[in-house]
Amino acid sequence: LPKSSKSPSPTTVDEPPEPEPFTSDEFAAWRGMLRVHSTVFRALDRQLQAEHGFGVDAYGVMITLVTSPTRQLPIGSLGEQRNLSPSGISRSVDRLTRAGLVTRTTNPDDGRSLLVGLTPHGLVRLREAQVTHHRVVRETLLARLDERDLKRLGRMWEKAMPGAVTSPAWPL
Amino acid sequence: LPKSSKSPSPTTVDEPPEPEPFTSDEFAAWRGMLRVHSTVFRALDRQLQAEHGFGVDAYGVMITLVTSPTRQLPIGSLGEQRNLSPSGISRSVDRLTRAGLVTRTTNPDDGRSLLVGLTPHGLVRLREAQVTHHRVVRETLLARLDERDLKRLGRMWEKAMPGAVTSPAWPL
DNA sequence: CAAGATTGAGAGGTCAATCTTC
DNA sequence: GAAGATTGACCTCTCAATCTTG
Repeated sequence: LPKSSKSPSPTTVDEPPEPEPFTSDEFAAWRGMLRVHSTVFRALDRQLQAEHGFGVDAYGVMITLVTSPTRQLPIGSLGEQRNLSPSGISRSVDRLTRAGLVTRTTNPDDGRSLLVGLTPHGLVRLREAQVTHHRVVRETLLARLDERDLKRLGRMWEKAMPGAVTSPAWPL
Repeated sequence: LPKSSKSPSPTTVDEPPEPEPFTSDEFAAWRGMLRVHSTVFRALDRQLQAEHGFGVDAYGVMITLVTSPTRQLPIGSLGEQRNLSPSGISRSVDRLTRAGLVTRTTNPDDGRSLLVGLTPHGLVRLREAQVTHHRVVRETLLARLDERDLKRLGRMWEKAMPGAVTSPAWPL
């Protein structure tokens, strides 16, 4: 990601140059996003784990479920929205089930399909965790920008990937 | 992350409301970033793996090394810049060493400290991979924004986390 | 003993193979 | 046989314990 610096090395190394380098604007936009995302995401994961005993992964699954009008989703769709492989979502739901946060019930209409639903306890725990989520993301990112910045960001994401902000059926 | 929707459920469930919800601007800025980052990052990882046989993790370590004027860094600093735990960077360097991309040499001044350096072969492989990196990130993100967007993004990252764009000593 | 680095155990992910239901 | 979901083998990260050097 960074530009290569010509080191005043004594050896005459015949070194390959950086190919098709980013412009400084491209570089700033991309590296900044990587770093800010990494920092905020890790802080969020740590804080959720510390205060509620589950991480961003479990939080993401539950928040996806609560978004559904019926509070339940087929495990396949759930996996797609979380950007997880079939095995990944299967294991994740497994852990959440053991923790009593979600239930898996066979779809009565199709014995192959499984419906994953939030338990009442899961909903309570999720609501508690949302306080942490909002606080951490505000502290580490949102509160440091003004309203105009936020609006611009939202527009840019939507411009870069239509549906990124609005579509409910989207990974993450 | 999404807003809860009041479902017209027949049961009178006494449900906890979403606490301190995000404004719609906050929501768009944050969810958009999560989704765009996830999509671009995964595409990049897959493409690097497919074309060069190593993923974003290995790429990140090598690009961090090449940034250093001497092309080598103490393994500890390297881990911090990559946002990896001591064990994480240790294992990562282990893999890269076996692949012949980096070397680990004991620091002559302090027998406890290890210096990790890019091999000539590693430098060549990195330069090749950079082409993929630039192409994928441009295709999936940068090219969909105009120059003004990019400038604004860079300014916003720097505003949210001073040093995010400029500082070399920073995770990721 | 303190700092730097590695190793063992365990969490959470992927792909390929398998099992079940349509 | 195809679709939906799980399981086995393996990979990579983290934390805690350990080894080594100052």
